[in-house]
Amino acid sequence: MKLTSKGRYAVMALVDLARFDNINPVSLRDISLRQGISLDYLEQIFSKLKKDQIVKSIRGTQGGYVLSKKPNEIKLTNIFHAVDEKVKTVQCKKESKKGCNGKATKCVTHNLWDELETHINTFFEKKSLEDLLKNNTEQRT
Amino acid sequence: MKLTSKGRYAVMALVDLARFDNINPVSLRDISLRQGISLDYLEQIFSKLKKDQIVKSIRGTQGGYVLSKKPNEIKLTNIFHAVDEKVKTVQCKKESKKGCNGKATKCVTHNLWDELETHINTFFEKKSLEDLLKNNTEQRT
DNA sequence: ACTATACTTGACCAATTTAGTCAGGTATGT
DNA sequence: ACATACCTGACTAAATTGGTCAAGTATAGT
Repeated sequence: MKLTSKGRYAVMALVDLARFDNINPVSLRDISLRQGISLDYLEQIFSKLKKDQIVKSIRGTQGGYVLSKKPNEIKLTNIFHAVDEKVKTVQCKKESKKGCNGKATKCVTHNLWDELETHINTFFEKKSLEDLLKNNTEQRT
Repeated sequence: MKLTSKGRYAVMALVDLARFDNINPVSLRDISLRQGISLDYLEQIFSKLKKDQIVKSIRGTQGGYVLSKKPNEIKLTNIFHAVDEKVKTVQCKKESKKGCNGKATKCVTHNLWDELETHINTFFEKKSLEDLLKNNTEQRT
């Protein structure tokens, strides 16, 4: 199971976007500067976010990105899914009809990882971008 | 955050061990054969498990490993800790006194990862080897 | 029409991590 | 003494990560 900085960057960028897109679209250049994330890398991330319709793009001068939905409708699950962040436990290499790795029975840890996956996904399904926004503005003194 | 097959193998091997060490120590060779894990790799894993006193080793002919504690006293947390399985969310590269990455404030996702970490650790602290054993014997028909 | 801005796409890469292998040991019961 | 089985450290191929680089295309404003 992995949670890498691609997922973290996606969340950071979207929180930033949510905070500044009240009037105008927000350019990746601005997000890049404010959050300290490479512009080129952000472009990769946003192309994925767009594909999953979490953001919309507006081209041209004064263009940028805006959220496609309200912050409370964007769950972390959606974000991670968009950027291929696998909240997925290690798979058994070959899961045949009957069991794992060609054996007749499920491997002893199989159910465990399933449970864990559910446990984590529950967490991500509850948290929305709005929750993070609140949390963040509270923090600023 | 990562959960790799080292952690998975450790759990698989310990469940196997717990099931067979009633009378005699269990050799890694047997575990290797039953679970389909490379012997050399198992040796690396067990040296870590031994260091954290989860198993004891008995050398010589008819030697092998036995659990140091009862299955219900061995939590998954302990196992993962032993094999350096980091259930740890991505860190901000430089966490100074005030904030992350040299900024004045904590990065917007900082609290999020802390929460997640706690969430996952809770799961692992509850689960013991005994739980997995039950689960597994139930499964066998 | 021109131009600056900003999105779009795809190829490429260095560093790190993972999941092992390999080659030697050392201890001990029979 | 010898087979078994633990013990240790060095090494490595493949995958992943976290980017960079280059070459576009679309659009708003002048």
